[in-house]
Amino acid sequence: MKYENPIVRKLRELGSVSGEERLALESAVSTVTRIPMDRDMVSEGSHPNFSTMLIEGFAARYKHVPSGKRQIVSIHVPGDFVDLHSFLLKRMDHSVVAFTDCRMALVPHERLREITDRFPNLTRLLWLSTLIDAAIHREWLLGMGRRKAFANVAHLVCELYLRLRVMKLTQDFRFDLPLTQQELADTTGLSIVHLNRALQDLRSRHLLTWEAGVVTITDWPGLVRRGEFDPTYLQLNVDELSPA
Amino acid sequence: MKYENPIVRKLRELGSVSGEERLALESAVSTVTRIPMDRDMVSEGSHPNFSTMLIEGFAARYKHVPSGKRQIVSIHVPGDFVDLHSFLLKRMDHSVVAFTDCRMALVPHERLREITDRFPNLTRLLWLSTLIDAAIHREWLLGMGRRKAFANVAHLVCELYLRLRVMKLTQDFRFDLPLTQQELADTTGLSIVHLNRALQDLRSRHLLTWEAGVVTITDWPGLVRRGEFDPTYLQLNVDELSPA
DNA sequence: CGCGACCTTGACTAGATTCAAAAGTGGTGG
DNA sequence: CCACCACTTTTGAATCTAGTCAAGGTCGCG
Repeated sequence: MKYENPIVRKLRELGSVSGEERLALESAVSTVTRIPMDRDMVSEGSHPNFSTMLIEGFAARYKHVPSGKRQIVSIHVPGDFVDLHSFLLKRMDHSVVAFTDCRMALVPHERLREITDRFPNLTRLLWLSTLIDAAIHREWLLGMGRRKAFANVAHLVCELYLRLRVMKLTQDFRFDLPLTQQELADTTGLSIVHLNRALQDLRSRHLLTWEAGVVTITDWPGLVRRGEFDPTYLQLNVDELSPA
Repeated sequence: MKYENPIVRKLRELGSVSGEERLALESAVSTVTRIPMDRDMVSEGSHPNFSTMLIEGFAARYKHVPSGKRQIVSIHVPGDFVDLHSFLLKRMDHSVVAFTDCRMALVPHERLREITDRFPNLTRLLWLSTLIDAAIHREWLLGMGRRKAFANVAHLVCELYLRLRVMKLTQDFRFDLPLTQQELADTTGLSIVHLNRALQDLRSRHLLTWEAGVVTITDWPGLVRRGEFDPTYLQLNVDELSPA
């Protein structure tokens, strides 16, 4: 398949994009840049003048509590708009960190303003992509509030598996997930010790393996059951949901 | 002050609205309707063809876990768009319930489509209002993952106080909050017993009283401290933040 | 008065955190 | 190639936070 601008590709997943709209999107990307692992790409309190689409690598949004504990509020995979909301929100209410070396496309807010002035259809698609982010937030709220640790971890793995599969970043039920257990713990709101034990639960039930940053789901239906996972909130197409 | 359409009022808080835009918004409301207490106004899995703005009363969005436990993911006060996201999301990923008898304005998705086709500025304001919802979700994630029960309860009270004050629904540090402790527990992800004890902690420290559905904050700085509350994420104007 | 809904309390249990230390891993420089 | 270092994962034990179960109390209302 020939090269397709990642932003165009993303929005075409969400709805139809005309030729003219596609051109506008393609010219919106000002730079493609790299960020090294563990570097903050956006800082809480700042007001960036561009938004970022992740092309390669993993990134996360996070906030801190005064005691210094960190909560990750969002994990991003290639193809995700990481901070599209900074286009309209005055100040960042959280930071964004690169989990791995990342390659990303910068879209100046100026360009977004032009696009949203001229292309209502594109505006709705961009808006929709932030609404899906919010739907993921809600599902995480449910998990942290009402699910047990092991279920929430299983749920997260299921979610990441589907999100990566849409981007063709899985082979069968295997995918790279270069996160440390500390990062996982900060995502699920658990201590690292308890997260480790939750993972062991899933491993001992032969639902998955996780070695050297590579996850293999060995029992998808079992993992879905243990994670009480229902993918509706991800708004994926049904044909993307049938087994790989 | 003369009557102002609540949707116009909401968006004018977020940015400027021209005369023509105002007319378009005013004609977008098809019906004002009432919902009795404890009735679901939107159901998970449905695809409504209108969105709802709450004019009077309290409502909440919630999801269930298979065991039947409920997690409230959002509390809404008058002036909030409760399900604006249903305009673009295909299926509701959660339900909406009326905590009290509610009065609300219905806006057909058709009208929203026309508005978003013709008024890019209004589209951005509507989009922004859903982005603030998402910012609140993120703050709740931080609270549920990394804050202690009493801090999270204090934080929620601080948030609701400010959101209600913007709508002029507070007198000094007092406001109606007609929620049961079960509803509070479902919001904070706690059991009702533990929530009750968290409330007692705040009461015994003379930070607030809560009787017959009326909250009085008796020590705002103390409550802010105990809740580790920083209102940045609400995107309110600074002049709205100075003490009442 | 009695009922139902809600709030409060006590006692016990379960889930999760903390602290501490050991074991594994990968990379670097001598 | 190996020794060393930093980082990460794993384990054990003690402790704390929050959940569960059960009962009693309060309040408003028919």
